[in-house]
Amino acid sequence: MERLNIDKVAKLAHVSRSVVSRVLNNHPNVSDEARVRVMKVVKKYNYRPNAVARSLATQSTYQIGVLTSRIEDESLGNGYWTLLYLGIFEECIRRGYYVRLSFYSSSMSDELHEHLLNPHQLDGVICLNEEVTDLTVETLADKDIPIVLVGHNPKHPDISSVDVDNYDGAYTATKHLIDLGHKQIGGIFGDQNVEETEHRIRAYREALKDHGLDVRDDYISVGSYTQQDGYNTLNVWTEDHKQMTAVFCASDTIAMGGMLALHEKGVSVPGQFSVVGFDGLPISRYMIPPLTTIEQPTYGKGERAAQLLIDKIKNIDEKVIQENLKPKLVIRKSSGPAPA
Amino acid sequence: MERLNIDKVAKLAHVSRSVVSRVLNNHPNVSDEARVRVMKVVKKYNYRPNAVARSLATQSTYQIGVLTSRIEDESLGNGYWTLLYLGIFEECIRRGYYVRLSFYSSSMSDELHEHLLNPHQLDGVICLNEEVTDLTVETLADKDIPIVLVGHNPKHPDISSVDVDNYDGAYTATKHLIDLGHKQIGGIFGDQNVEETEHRIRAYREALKDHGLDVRDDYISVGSYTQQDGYNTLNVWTEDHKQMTAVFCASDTIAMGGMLALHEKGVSVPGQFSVVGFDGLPISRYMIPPLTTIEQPTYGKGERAAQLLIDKIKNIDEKVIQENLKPKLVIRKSSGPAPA
DNA sequence: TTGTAAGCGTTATCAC
DNA sequence: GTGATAACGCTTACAA
Repeated sequence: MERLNIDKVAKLAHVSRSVVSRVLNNHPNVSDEARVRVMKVVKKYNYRPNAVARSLATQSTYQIGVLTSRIEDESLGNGYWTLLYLGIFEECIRRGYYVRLSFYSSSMSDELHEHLLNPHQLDGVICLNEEVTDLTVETLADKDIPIVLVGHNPKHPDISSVDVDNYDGAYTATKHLIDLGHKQIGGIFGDQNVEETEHRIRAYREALKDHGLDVRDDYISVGSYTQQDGYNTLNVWTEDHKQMTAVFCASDTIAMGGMLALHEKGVSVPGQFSVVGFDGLPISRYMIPPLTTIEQPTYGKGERAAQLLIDKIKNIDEKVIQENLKPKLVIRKSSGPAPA
Repeated sequence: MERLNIDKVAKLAHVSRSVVSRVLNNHPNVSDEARVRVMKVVKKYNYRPNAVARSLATQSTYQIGVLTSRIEDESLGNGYWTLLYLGIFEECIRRGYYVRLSFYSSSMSDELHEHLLNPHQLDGVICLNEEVTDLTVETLADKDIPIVLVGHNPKHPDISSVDVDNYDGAYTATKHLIDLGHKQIGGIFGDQNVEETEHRIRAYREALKDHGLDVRDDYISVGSYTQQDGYNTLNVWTEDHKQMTAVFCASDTIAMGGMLALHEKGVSVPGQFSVVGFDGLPISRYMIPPLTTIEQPTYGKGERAAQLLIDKIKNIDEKVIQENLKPKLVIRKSSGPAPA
């Protein structure tokens, strides 16, 4: 089966290459007769236009890049990224775009990083986290390639972004514990210096304050979104803060590590200690005990980011949109009434 | 900053476009003098050749496709895919290839599926699972695009593939339980009709037989690689098979679900019942109790698959290679001596 | 409605 | 060692 090109199709259909092109791109001004002849040939030989050549001619590749940073295995392994990417991917495919997923690591040369973001090949870029945003914005400066962020970034007020409502989620989680009668509630948070973390911490504090509870700085830990971090933190706290009866974890992974520490110390969950997570990862349902958590629309975040990006690429929407998706409290078995 | 092209660079460096092209592609037959002049301009204006145009001219895109099937959220969420993809990605980047990750779902039209595999844009394809292999091979027939599989497929003996040594892993896992004194050992397996599953089941049976233990068909379950499956199976078995004291799970996710069922029934692990998983997912370390498992080189599988593919693309290696990577038993807390 | 021809930015062939 | 020139396969004015 020899490879066809537009000229051969044109010849077989007894028309010029322009007619073929018009048919394939659904342009008007093509007689029905010609259209039928062309489509017949296309079908018969299963002809598919060469996307590379098309890209060269149109200066657009219908390909978008997704960039995230390559963090430790443990964080990669939690399933969050897969779901987020899936949302992006499926929205893109629906609208005719391909997706290229790249991991950036700080050990990577600038050269390589620019290579990943080669603007000749990308119609737009989605940045999945803070670490990668600045680099990308800088690399793509003056190249007018649309960018959309997952997670708002106050440093870039001119870029559209999607996020879960972090304040709402953290407030709800904390309030859930307060409602259960807990008075000494810790908070374990992830990435430092990120708006997301700020909002979650603020919500945690304000929930406590709004309900007349003390806010203690030594009940707050900011580390990383890993099981290891939750594990270490609760290992220490179970020794140092005997009064504490509950903890809000800013990710399900933190909660998972925390519950292991509790288990090893013989502290029963939720009997003696309650744990609430954040993310609603698929695995959270199968933790021991199943985790009460703030479920965020991870897939939906990806989907919406892709929508915003493609709209921008197609100039459907010019304005900057920074959107918050609502999270939802899912009560399972890791949270219960404060011990008497 | 206006966009440069090769002609403008040529003009600025006072050479012809051919010289620029040669310099950029490290061809011989360029005077040092010319090379220096060109590189100066390239550096100064930060010129990067248009990869799309290059692809059109060379008929190769330096882009490879990775295809996997879109399975239930729960399976996606376990971190296996991310690690596998990361291995592929990093090897590709090292060797100058881009990677496009696509999820195939059976609800997808053939049209769309072919779109994803558009041979004009892909120098090669890696298939991450059985479901997707046949489709891909068929779609790419006669297009002579190299394919590499993760997971051997006896239906395609002419395609190179990488896998973990499933027999070895399952045998080791089962033997570990036997060595601990267990006599009634169940086996919960994943995908049906896959070589991987066959080998794991065979290893499980032979380990039992080799050590003089009975092999019972009702101690074997073949379902899917999900927590749900492990949960359901052990829920039933704890009722129906009171003698059983251990189970080998063909994935860490199955084990995770199984341990939850055990927990809910009040069966202590490893006191009354031992569990061994397979995969060595990052999360397995934080399960309650931390899971004894067969750690497979997930990242390494991806890396090796990419190596094989790129070698094939570059015609470095013509022959079919079907490789097995060695798994490793990691003993943690979910397995212990058989109860007396 | 259709066809011609220029252009997209490279690489590769072949004289010089 | 260098520089025209012809591909590569498509889109898109513009002319017919």
